[in-house]
Amino acid sequence: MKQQSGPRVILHVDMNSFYASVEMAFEPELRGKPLAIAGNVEERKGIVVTCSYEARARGVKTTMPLWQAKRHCPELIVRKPNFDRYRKASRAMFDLLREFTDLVEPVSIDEGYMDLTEYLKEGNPLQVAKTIQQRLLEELLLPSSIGIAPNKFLAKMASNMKKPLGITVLRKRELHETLWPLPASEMHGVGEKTAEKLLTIGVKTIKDLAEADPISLKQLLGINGERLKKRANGIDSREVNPDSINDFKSIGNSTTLSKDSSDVRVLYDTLNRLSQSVSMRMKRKEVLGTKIFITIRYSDRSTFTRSRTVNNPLGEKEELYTHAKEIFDRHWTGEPVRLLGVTCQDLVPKGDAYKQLDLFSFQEDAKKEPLFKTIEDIQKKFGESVIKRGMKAVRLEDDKTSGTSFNKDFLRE
DNA sequence: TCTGGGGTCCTAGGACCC
DNA sequence: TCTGGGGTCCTAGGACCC
Repeated sequence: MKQQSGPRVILHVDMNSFYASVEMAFEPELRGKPLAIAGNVEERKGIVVTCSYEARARGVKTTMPLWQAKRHCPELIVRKPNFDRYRKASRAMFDLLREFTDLVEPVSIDEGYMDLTEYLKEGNPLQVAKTIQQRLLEELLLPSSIGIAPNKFLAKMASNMKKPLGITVLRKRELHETLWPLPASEMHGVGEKTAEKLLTIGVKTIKDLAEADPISLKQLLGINGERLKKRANGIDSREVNPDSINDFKSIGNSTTLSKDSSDVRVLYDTLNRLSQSVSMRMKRKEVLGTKIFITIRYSDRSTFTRSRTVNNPLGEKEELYTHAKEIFDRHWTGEPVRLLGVTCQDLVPKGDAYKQLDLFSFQEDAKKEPLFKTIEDIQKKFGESVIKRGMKAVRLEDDKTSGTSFNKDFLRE
């Protein structure tokens, strides 16, 4: 862990109505018009994912069903999402940010943090933010809002304060007049449920939260309560981590059926297609996983997830489908299904998975002569993180062999 | 005739081991 | 014969975000 020294300068760059702006960048005739990006109405996916500010001005909002949006704005132009375009634009955007510093942490396709502390030394943060914003607009035709603050949380809150094309500086000593008057529900990390809970202890504004009694806060929200209180007081020590994008934890796909179905052929076929696309994405990222989840949502929108842990990491479509289908068979109530999902979790790089096999295969040899006498020997050979996974791999062969006893066998203790 | 799809993190109970 | 507490894994579910 790097030592923090002195105040940091953190930027949060947030693209304005990203999908809609990208479409406008690609198709100039869309500019200045009310535009919504939405799925297919016929397939019940006609939900506004993003919309231009012209559409917002007429009352169109994100997640609004399309028919409702059109009632607000009959001349609304609707486009289906074009993810290739968005990914391309996103890459260009982050490349531009990285011209200023390597310390760029993407948090989603259209927003990211920058740590400009080193880059700035002498410079003026506001000036740099203006340059960034202007270049994003001129070179990529994409509008953004930027927050400048001493930490991630405040930068995030700041970027949200002026949209579109705003730049907001949030200084710690000014929090009582900038941040505190806002309703607690405006805080990043406070959603509907948390806001409701907070009201029960009389917390309405961020100021209330900042001053709330720690004990009741912890009772109400667990460790999240402590964290929110800290944030409300402008405290957040998370570093900008450019690599966080690479340690993703799960890969999944889900889909809402064009109509609710209890036809097993339809449902199996859907699971099969989902398994296929999850497997493809896993291969592209060169990972395998040991937990398979399925999601079932019924007509009344009640949603269940069911999972299974397997001993050796997998990623082939057939493997995923076999497990997904078995889990589904075991848990499906037979009622009509609205949505199905397949997700793989506990991902390991393919390279590590091979190592597991190596460790596994050494077991045979170990019976003749111990290859490793101590944990340290194994760690030297495979790295610290591999030990646990190696034990798991052995469990695969004999379900009754626990990790611990394997360890003893292996080490001939 | 409403409410998509991609994720992350946290909690909580039971099993199991030491 | 009875007892405790800590730690980890597994599963399910909730909340939140973009």
